[in-house]
Amino acid sequence: MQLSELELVRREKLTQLLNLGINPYPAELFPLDTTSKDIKQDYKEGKKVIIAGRLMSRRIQGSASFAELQDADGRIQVYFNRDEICPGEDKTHYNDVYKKLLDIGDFIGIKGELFTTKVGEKTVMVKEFKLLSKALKPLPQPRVDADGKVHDAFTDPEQRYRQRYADLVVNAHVKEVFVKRSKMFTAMRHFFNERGWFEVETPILQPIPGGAAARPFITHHNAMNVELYMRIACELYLKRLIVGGFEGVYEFAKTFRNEGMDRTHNPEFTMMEIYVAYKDYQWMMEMVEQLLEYIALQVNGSTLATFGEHEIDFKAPYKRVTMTQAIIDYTGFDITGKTEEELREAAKDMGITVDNTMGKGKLIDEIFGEKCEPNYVQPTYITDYPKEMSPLTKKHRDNPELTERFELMVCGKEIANAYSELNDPIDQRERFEAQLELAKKGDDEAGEFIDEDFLRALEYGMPPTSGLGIGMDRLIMFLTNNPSIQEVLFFPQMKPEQKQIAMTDEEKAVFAILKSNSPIELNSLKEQSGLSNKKWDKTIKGLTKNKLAKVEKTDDGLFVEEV
RNA sequence: GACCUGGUAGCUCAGUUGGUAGAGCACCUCCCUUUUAAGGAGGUGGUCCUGGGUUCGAGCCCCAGCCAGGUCACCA
Repeated sequence: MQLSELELVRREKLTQLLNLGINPYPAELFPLDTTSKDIKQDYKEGKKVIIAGRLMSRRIQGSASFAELQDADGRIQVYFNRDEICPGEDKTHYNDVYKKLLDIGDFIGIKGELFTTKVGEKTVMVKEFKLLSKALKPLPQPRVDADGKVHDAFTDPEQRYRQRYADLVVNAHVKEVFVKRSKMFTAMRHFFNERGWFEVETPILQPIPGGAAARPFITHHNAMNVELYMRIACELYLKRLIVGGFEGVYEFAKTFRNEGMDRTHNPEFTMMEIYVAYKDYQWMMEMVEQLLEYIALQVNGSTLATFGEHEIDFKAPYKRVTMTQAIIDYTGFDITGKTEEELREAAKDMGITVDNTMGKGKLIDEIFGEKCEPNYVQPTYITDYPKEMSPLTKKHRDNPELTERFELMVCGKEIANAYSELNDPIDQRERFEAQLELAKKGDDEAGEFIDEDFLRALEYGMPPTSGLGIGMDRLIMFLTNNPSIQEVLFFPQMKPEQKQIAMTDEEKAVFAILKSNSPIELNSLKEQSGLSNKKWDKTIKGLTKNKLAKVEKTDDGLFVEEV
């Protein structure tokens, strides 16, 4: 690989360090006893401290220098003084090791004492320092001016996502998003555990991809010689555990869907699913609003969250609107008792594209998605979905056309989906069969499999149960004001980077001619190469750049020479 | 999948009908003992995303492609 000048300089410094007997990658632990944060919080003049971190900036003035050390908690100023570090005659450790051989990005450990500078900055006076790890690549170096304005910010999304490690080092606000993400998981876990529900794990590799309508990733198990699917949901497994006697189970589930990617969809994402026995979806709505209020407080310290132009309040309770009412509110059309044909006509009249594969459920979903969904900015429960689009949901207690289901909308997006779970095994089989029919009709969202084992489990009896799924990535997007899912995933999926070719075929060919005949008159070499003008130009420039050939002008003309 | 925008130094970005590739920061050399984005002086650094084409000559124009971001479509 071609190294930049900056990289070559750092490798040269590495060699010089080794020549001085300094191991740039020492094995032994470094006995740090505090952090940048603790120093600032429990500051005591003259206190002895041992800290470690990355060198992030330096201001050298002769035999004195201020630098910034960054650790997991933030940055602290450190002061290097030649005579403090090198009390004797030998000033090498300051003049050479510190000033010349250290670079921004290097990890160092420091033993020193606290003091405050004339301008009032809490600082560590370095008594001893030790190189802990040399950085061979230069980091991007954003910096903030007196007005708080950032210069040279590391902003290119492609580079930031591909090199998230560099992004995290230099962009504190990016790191903060992931700290909040972690707090969100901790808060949710705490909320559930406190209520006696169990965190469990269910298979990611599944013989039948069930529990949702989505295209799965397919993989192959060699020893069993069977196709397996990466899960699209964990619902059917968690319900088996309710059958088995657990009364509250939940899972933070990495889930995989082989569909399009955009700023709200990554091929792998995290769902939280929870099932609680003897409850219904009404109960679940109360639980969810308490949960989200709690999480918002734990993550942001407030129930209010800003998302783009909106201010969202996660404070319970949330408004509840039936799907039928929502459609009346925004279209004036009442879906109650309408036939498939009537719905299709109504949708057409609203300017929605429809086709014949769409059943009643899908048509209603289209109308709702098109006309209603974007209007719900504050957390709102949309309840009582039509039966056709909810094959795992109990029939509504008051209306057999509907189901006991809700989705929670925030800023026009779904972040949670919950039901009173269908536990009638005969009804469940009929619903699966209806899905199969829809799939045959061409609805590629409908399930193509009947999970016989799941039906067998239901036949043993499942208590009335309410279940909930929350898109964790979506939720943290709202809590951190990020409109892109990639900003809340450490490593969003990207197309692979392409490898660079060391020498092109043309360069190899020209180099071969040159090797057997050097020096050679430029035009003669060009003719022999048989390359077009442009191609020739590229090729010879490539060779000279890589110091494989040299072009020289003499009185006799232009000559190319092998180096 | 369609369209729009972008890809130039380690980072952020300029780059005039098409005429020797630039700036700031970083880096290197020298001077400077408590500084606050930026002390002074000098210097190094480039696959202008890739491949074709037009042209005497392409970072710039044309064609194809790659990657990314955005909008829409699809999808929850």
